[in-house]
Amino acid sequence: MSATDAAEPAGAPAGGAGPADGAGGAAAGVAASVTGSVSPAGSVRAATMFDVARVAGVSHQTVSRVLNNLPGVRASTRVRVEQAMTELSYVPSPAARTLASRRSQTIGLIQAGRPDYGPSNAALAFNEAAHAANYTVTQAGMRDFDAASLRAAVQMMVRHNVEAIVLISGERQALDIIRGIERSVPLIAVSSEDVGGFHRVAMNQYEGARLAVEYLISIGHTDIAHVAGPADSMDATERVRAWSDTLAAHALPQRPAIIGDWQSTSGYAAGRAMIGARDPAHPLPTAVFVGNDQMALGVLHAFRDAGVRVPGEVSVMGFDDIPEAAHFAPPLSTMRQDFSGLGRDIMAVVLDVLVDEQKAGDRAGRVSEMVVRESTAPPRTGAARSAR
Amino acid sequence: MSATDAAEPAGAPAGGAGPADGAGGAAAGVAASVTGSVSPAGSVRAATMFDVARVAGVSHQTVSRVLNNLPGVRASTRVRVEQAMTELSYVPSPAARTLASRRSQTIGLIQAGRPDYGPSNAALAFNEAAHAANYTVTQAGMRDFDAASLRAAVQMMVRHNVEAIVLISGERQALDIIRGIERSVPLIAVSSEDVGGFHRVAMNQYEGARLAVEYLISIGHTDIAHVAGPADSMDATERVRAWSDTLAAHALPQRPAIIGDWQSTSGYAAGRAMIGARDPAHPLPTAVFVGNDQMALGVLHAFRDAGVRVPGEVSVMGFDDIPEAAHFAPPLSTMRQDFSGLGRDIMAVVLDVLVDEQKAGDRAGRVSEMVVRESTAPPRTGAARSAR
DNA sequence: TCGGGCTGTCCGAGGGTGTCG
DNA sequence: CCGACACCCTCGGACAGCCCG
Repeated sequence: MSATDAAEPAGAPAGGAGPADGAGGAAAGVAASVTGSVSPAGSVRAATMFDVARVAGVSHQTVSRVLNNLPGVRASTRVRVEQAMTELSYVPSPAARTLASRRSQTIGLIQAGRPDYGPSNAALAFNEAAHAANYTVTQAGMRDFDAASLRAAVQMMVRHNVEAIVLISGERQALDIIRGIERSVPLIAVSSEDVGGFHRVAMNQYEGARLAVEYLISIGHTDIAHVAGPADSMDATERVRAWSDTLAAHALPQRPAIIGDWQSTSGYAAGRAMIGARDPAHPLPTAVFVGNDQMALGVLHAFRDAGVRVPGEVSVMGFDDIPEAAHFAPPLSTMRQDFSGLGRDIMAVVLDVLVDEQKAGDRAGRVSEMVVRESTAPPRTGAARSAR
Repeated sequence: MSATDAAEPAGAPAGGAGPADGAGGAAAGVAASVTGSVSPAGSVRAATMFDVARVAGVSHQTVSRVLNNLPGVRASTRVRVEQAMTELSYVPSPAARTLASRRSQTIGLIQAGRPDYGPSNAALAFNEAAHAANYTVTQAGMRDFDAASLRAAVQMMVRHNVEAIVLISGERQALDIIRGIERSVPLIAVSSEDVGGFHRVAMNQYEGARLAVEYLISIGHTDIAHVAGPADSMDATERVRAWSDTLAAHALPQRPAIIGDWQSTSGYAAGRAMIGARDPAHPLPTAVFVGNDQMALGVLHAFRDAGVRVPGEVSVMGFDDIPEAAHFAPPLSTMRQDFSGLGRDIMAVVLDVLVDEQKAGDRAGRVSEMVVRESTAPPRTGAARSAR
């Protein structure tokens, strides 16, 4: 489909580098000039409301009314204007519209932190949804966020008259900073914590983590460790809470969670720490619930290095289900999160907010789905274990 | 003389708050509202050029001259104006500026394809570099790109007066489509192929791949297979070419490359295919050069499933050095690519282009750096091999 | 007295959006 | 219903006046 009509009137006749060969300038060209007026200089100027008005035989305000779907335009007139717009392939100027109305049909997207699988996919889906809803998105991404950068980004967006600012970042700190910045536009943030001051979109981290731990318990584990994401991550906090609560609900003992930074290397360190602490009195746990798949990979690596068999001696459960997880050694059991859905949810909330800021609700529904692969299994019985 | 009395006769507060009105009452009032004027309604209106002019005791043109760094402004005046701008924290209105000058200080970024590690990091670094250079970036991301979506994105950007369009996508097809779209702004694309019609930024894929294969040969391999990225990927094509050329340069035999889609699962399929095709007449290769780390993970998985030891029986080399690669089983030898550097390169080219479209050169310098870990080793000798 | 460097006034754009009549 | 008019905010060209050497 896409390939076929790629042939477009080959641009730049001058400067000489069109689609070199193949493209074959075939295409019936044309269409180019129908689009706008040609100034004496030869450059095409996009059609304006006035051009449309002239062609339709009305005033430019009427064109404006048609454009904004305002009442007070006879149907027949409306049609004439619409035809004129089509004929001239008229498109309103965003700059002029923004200047006059202070509305920009633009959403500001701030992405703070590493471009990991989750955030990247959510941002992409959000982007697609925004464009589908006819919004433009101006983006400010920053790996390291500090108050100054965040403030600069917000101010830049505000002066661009964005209609809403979306924050995709799991870091509590980024959210706190942005919440604190004086701004005149609504803020929609991905946040697992409901601290107020913004519109919230989230996945149900608590429930997802609970399901994971319940599963491990259901297959017989009673000593379940946890490798958590960074303390500043709201998602990590929720998962820790769910892990802890669930163990408590089953009256199971719990070890202190080991804190990582979402990266594999920290998972490796966590794995080594568990192994290093091992002694007759403190055996390895029989299962480890890891905060994300990347860290789980590191844990797997540490165990492999130490000759700890997974899931033979220890079961490992991840979180996220990144595409690679199915190919870890062993293939990782994990909780799948629908990041694309999250991205679409974000835009849905934005749209709600733009209609009525008061009535807009949050969206925190999506629950992860369990994917059982080969890194989890029932624990060996005491007998079998010592018989090793 | 202080700026305060520069003012024009205080106009009646009646007429609303346009630059047209007297803007009187300045005297003491100025200091009060440092940030902007307060309209009768109470909402703060951002300061305009006229406000700055009044405070600095000059005309708005002079402010404009200072703003645009035009000559013909006495140094002392310039300073006064700048102080006034600071005092009012004046920031020019992007919309008005764009409307009047047709320049927007905005770069359009089109990202086509999956948000993988490489593109995501390059895009992030580009974004940071753009903001550092005081440019705004409006983004259009699309997982699946077809001519229509791409065209829509370009048109949207053009009508927003972006000063350049950046395309981050390894897909030849996306590039071809965009090249073909009539547009009035320069296009800067990440592309490993120099087909003309746009400004090019790239990493030296050929050289990186050549180094990888040379390395395998240097440690004794003579039967080196290749698992390539999709045919539509320019990077993949370059790597295939380098692999093939290098084998030829050493007069080594070569197998047909197996095509994947960059994802682990396709790597797994490729691995199985190699194993399945094995028979006494067609033994496994002693080394596999894989197009990226994700697919290498899949290959490792397939080999593990089949009991093929890595690097004992087959060495595996990846490409990219994603953060997880160090934790694969075994830790993967690979070629590290500096995606952040690529992102910065993109912005550098954009800046060059904006200064002088003709003189701007391409940037295709960066070569990957080899990272040897545990998935590669010299092949076992024939004797040792059969002795297994 | 004259030539130049700074600045100010005076518009016309730029492409729309409101309100009023 | 629909047209007039004012306004959003900035750019930039035309032109004149001022100060200074």
